[in-house]
Amino acid sequence: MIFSKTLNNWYSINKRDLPWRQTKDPYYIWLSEIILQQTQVAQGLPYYVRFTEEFPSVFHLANAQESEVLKLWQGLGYYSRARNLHTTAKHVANQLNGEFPNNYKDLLKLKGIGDYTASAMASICFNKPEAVVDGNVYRVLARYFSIDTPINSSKGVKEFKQLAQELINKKDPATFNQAIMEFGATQCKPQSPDCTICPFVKSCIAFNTNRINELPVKIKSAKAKKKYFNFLVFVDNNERTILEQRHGKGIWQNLYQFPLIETSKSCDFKTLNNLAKKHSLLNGHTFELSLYNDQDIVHKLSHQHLHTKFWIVKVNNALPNAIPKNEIHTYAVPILIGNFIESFNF
DNA sequence: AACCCGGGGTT
DNA sequence: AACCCAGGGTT
Repeated sequence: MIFSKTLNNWYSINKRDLPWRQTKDPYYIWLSEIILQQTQVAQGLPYYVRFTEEFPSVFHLANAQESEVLKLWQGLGYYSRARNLHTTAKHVANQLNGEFPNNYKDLLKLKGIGDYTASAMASICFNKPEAVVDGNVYRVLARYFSIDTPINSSKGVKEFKQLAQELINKKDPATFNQAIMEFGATQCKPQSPDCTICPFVKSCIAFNTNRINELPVKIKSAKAKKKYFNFLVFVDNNERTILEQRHGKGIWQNLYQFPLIETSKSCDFKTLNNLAKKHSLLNGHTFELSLYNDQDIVHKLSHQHLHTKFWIVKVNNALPNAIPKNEIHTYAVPILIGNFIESFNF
């Protein structure tokens, strides 16, 4: 109880003024929580503003096309969030009369809502005593109680969840949950937290045993794999180009890209020229190939490093299903493609 | 339990 | 280069 009181006092003084803190409407809280998954406030904030403007209610979002939702999500990453967002909006609008469930168990059934988001919505919107455990909470608890259990082990997940549940202030779970996350985000930071101004400086075990920089413990993930992407940027005699939609299970599902040739290593002009000759889109066409970027563009994802070459493919006749240059910007593309489109003068 | 899924930022 | 971020889904 003393923990909760100290925390709430800190929060009342130090909390940031953020738009999703002005409401308890489940739709807006849900939007903010999905956008902020694995995403820092500074990055997610403009997306939250655009989504609430474009889709002011769950019905607006439900009535949109997935392509519109993906386009608005473009650049934020983890695009399954956007696809699941749309799926759940349609379900809530059409099956639940536009009303989100008011408890953890039923919220958890919705696509894209896991333990964290169900707890956050149940507590913030409906004042239910459901403790959230996000990256901030893991860090705060691991340090305050000096807990060595890896936060990304199944044992750690259970242990920290139970601890958070024991600590939560059941009289005001909404404030407690937001306070402990905010505390982790701005005071109990991952690197170089200023413990001299921390309200828990006397009781934090990690600080008093000089273990702040050892905690929390996390099992290391595998190193990123290198991949070699060659995008074919077609330019036909009408100044049109080709975009294809990605399907299947990999990255960027349902987003658009230039036709891709993936190779096992970086390839030179001759190799790519031979591969291009065999490409179905160039069947019966003569073309002129040139390399746009002299050095590979290395696009770093969490677990893949994409070594990328953009090849300009000029064709002297008209390509079927080609896209006029003024329509390119209407397609949702990965940021890697988006950056190229901005720099390339079609 | 292990792996996949983005992009931006800090150190 | 390694780590972090208001995590969730799939296998």
